[in-house]
Amino acid sequence: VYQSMRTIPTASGPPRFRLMMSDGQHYLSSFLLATQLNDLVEENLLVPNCMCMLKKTVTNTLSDGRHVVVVMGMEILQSAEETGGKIGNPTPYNTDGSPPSAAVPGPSYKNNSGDITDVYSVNTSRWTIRARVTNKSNIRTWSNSKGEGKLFSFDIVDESGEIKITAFNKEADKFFPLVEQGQVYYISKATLKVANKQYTTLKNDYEMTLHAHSSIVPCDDGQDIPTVHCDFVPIAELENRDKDTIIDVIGVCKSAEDVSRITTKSSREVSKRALNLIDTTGKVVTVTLWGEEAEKFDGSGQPVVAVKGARLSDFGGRSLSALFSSTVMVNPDIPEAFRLRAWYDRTGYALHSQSLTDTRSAGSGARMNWKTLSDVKTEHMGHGEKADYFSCVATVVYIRKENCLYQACPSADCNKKVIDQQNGLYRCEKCNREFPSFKYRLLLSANLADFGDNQWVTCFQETAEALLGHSAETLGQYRETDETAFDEVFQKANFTTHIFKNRVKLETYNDESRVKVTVMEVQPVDHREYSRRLLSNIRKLARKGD
DNA sequence: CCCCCCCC
Repeated sequence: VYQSMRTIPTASGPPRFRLMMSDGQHYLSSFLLATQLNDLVEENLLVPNCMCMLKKTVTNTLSDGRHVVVVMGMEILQSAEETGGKIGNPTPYNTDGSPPSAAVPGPSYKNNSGDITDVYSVNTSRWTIRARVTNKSNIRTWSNSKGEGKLFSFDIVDESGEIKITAFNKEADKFFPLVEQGQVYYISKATLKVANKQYTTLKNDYEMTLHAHSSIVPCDDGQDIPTVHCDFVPIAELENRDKDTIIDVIGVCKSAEDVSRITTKSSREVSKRALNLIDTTGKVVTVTLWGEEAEKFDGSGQPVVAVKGARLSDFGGRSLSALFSSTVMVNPDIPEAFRLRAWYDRTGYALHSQSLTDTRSAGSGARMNWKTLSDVKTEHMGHGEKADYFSCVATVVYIRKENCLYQACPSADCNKKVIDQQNGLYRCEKCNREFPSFKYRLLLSANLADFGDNQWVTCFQETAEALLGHSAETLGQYRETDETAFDEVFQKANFTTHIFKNRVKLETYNDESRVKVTVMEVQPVDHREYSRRLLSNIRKLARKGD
């Protein structure tokens, strides 16, 4: 039960509150409220005789042996009215049995241990924090009217919060090789300065700077120190968030652009790469990575990607951009990532997902080159040296279910058809090996129609699975065990309408040329987009005089 | 003491 409070004078920054708490039997006045809980005081929720649950505390021992209990998490269970006033007749609590001093002075802060929140009220340099590095920058140089130099920075986290640390010049060289992302360190004798809120995305009013006497020592026993704490926003929820908000996002990287070089308005060259992330909300969002992060990203195998501290943009509706302060994690070792992986591999991959980021009108490599099926023929698409790409809205009018599945090599990167040796073994000519099993793959021929024409197209594995709404494996099982279920899948897919993104190329076999259309992507029809397409087609016909 | 966060 909260009893009373004293405000501890601080030089700058938020006020610190020291609390007296009682459990009905004893009272103790050595509780220090972490600044993130200051609202409880400022909103008048923490009033004498209210009942509190201390959900997270850290006990620090001062050099004179006294303890300070830093309250990191607290929930007010009952108001003073509900508790009905004072509970019991508590006597002073002390751990050593010595009589309590009449007026216990406030924490001296000559402590030799602390946490990130504690450091702000420390005026001596006699503290050490133990914290994990969550985001380490590269060494960067600058040159301006004030001079030039180099620096690197990193963020650290402990259970009290997070703070940015910067090292310049000599200290940059000295500490850069030592500081490793993810590692826990004892850090002392850094100086504090008020952070410029214009530039920081961390929840902290301060920053640290390393100097010649600063010390950073690896801590091999830091399992208790939290790793990056992410507060993932479901992708569908991004629609309701404000532009420029900094958010954490996690999703399966359904697809990724190739890396490209762009020139900024200030004539700098920079690499960029856009990723499309999907989560269990079924929505997709585009996240752009920059610089080295863009160059080294590998999207093969559709990894789970988490970005901590991405900035929400309204480009294309809603999209995300990584900042210098963002942390990009590929297949992070966290439960959310395992859940997403399982979800995507079971059902998510086949989902008719919808993107919050509309790149149709605005290039980014995914420009939609809208055509009607008759355009593809009259414009002789695919007859050039390179393949052509087009998008269309079309309806499936026929799917060949015969030969749509084949038995493929079970090796991860080989999809070659295997030869059934009729002895329980399957031979892959490409791998030059026999396997005791195979995997089913889809190679689907479908006939698509729009209002003016029709076209045979080929769908490989992923697009076929999306079109049929089932995995190749499931379809294989159906074909072996349940012919009715197998047939139903095809009946259901027939006469469905989608947006198809296609590749078209003239191919020649034995002197005979024909245009081959391969479906690259199947997307649900967005009705607004569909109306736009319809209008544009009507105008086109009107111009031709049809 | 930096503070760049970009492009469509």
